[in-house]
Amino acid sequence: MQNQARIKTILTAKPIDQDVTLNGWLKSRRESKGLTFLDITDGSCLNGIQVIAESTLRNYTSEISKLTTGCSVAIEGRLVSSPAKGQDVEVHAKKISVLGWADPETYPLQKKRHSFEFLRSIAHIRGRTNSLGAVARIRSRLSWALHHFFAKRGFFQIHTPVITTSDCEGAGDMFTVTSLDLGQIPFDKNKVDFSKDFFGRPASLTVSGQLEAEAYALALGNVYTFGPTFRAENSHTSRHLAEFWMIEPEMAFCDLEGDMDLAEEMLKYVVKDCVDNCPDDIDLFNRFIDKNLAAKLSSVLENDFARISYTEAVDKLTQSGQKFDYPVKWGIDLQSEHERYLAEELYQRPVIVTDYPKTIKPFYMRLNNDGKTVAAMDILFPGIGEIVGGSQREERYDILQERMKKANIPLENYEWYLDLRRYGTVPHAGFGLGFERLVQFVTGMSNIRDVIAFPRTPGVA
RNA sequence: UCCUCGGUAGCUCAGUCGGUAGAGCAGGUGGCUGUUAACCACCCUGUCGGCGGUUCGAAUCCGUCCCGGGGAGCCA
Repeated sequence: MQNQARIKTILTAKPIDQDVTLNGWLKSRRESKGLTFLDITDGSCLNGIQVIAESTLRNYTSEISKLTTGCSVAIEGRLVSSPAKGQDVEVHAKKISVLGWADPETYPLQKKRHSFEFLRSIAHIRGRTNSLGAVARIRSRLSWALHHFFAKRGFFQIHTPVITTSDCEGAGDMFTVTSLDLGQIPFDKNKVDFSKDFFGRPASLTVSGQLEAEAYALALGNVYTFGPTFRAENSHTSRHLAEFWMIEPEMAFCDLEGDMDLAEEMLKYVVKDCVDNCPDDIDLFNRFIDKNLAAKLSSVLENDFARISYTEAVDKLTQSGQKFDYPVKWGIDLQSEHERYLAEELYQRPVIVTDYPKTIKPFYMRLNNDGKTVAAMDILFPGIGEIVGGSQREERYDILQERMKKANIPLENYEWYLDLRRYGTVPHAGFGLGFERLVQFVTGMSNIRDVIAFPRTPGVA
């Protein structure tokens, strides 16, 4: 058995009047006098292929007429032009083998639309639906395009650790990693004695690979990470996961301007790649999920991203005359409603907001000359909100140390990070891209739990 | 964690003023047709999320807990 005859290949090459073999799952079966129509998909593309089974086939009454949605089959036949409307070509079967039955009384998928909530409850099966299959193909293509983008620019991928002992990001609560027997936790003066734990100290799942990426940017120049990231935040929203994938480029000899340029180029490159290479899947989302999807995607491709400073953004928001639940004031973090107004109403395209007050951003962001703001940038997408967060990093040893002290960072755990400034420090910058949010944007899917195969959220793993 | 809306057949949902549960799809049987999430007829399907309360009587009203959607916070 070989898995080479994929439906996508057959539909592309269309070897009319030649023999083909294909394997797949039955989407729907229609019976007519003396023959049965089978719609077969194999996941290689959105479209299936129609197979004609005539009653002369050996197992016609014993098996073929009993096939139902979800059964798996292997088919040998001849590809012919279809005499009926609805498809160019179809397969006249010479042999149909049933590989696996799917009891229609219990098989959860039907020949109808299901709610995404229901499909979430059958995550192991939902990839067989049109929409979730298309999500998976687009996600794969976006991942490939990101790697391709960085490779073309001479970036090196760094595999940063998933288990970490640094907690400095302030990026939400972390999951503890331990090999201690939780029934018999060793205590030392009412505190857990982590010296008896596997790593001899508290360890957790990473919330970001940025600090480690910085180390290798200061060795290889341009690097990026692309891996799973974990937040133990009790978030119940359509934009948050406890386990998600993040892309974090980091560039030596680069300032905030270069950082923004790279982010904008990257987003345009991967969206264009997907639009060019997944037209059928994107069309599905444009028809059934978000009627404005095509327009939103081309607006990203055709326009420069708006770039404004935080201070300008605050001015625009206060002058807008809009009523906000949270009044805008210099010094506060922008709320979702503010970000939405900027991206969806004022500019109606992606917006990059820069130079936030230092008080609302982490210690590693580079202090600007005004002493009040840092060289940070957030990219806001219409409908998604923040998709990228980045900054130029503080490369000056004294200033960095000062900011770490003020943020109550235990310096002894970060001597290695300070070493990067002690020895051959250089200006450098980078950002983080939430991969699922990118997939959400390209597909128009409204819930982040539907753009990752097996979503992990509070109470669900 | 907070606000809000929901939980009724395998799925999607309706259910009036509190009077004892219904439609489409799926499934089963039969029919018909180069069919297109086929069509026609008949049949089957329920702990009305759990527990407690009010009432002669609760899917319906009240309390509480669980679960899900949407929004907020936090962030990517």
